[in-house]
Amino acid sequence: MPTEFEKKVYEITKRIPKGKVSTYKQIAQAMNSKAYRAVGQALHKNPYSPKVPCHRVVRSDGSLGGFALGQRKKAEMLRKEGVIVKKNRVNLKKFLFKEFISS
DNA sequence: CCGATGACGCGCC
DNA sequence: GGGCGCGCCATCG
Repeated sequence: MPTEFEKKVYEITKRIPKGKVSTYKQIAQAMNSKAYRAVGQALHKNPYSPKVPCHRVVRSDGSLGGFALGQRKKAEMLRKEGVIVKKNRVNLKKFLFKEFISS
């Protein structure tokens, strides 16, 4: 059973549009918290497949970060959505989505 | 209750 | 870009 904290994480993650990505820090910030570390934990434990697009969440430096099915798979999914992934890295300048903060 | 853990972030070399 | 160390916070054992 998801904790309140996790529910928030999924809530936010679900808002990330296709073809865009966000960072763990952005999500924490969006829920008015600094637990970016815990955000990662939440996504790791609950890979609610299509419901939560956890593959659209990358690290602040643009690296893919982790993924239950492997970074390789994560990169594939992102490319399929139009995100350019180079050497396990994403160009945040072009694909970072941070508009959900103003909800 | 408390120490260990991790899909993190940031500064520094 | 790669590697190291410290700080961070919710969960887990």
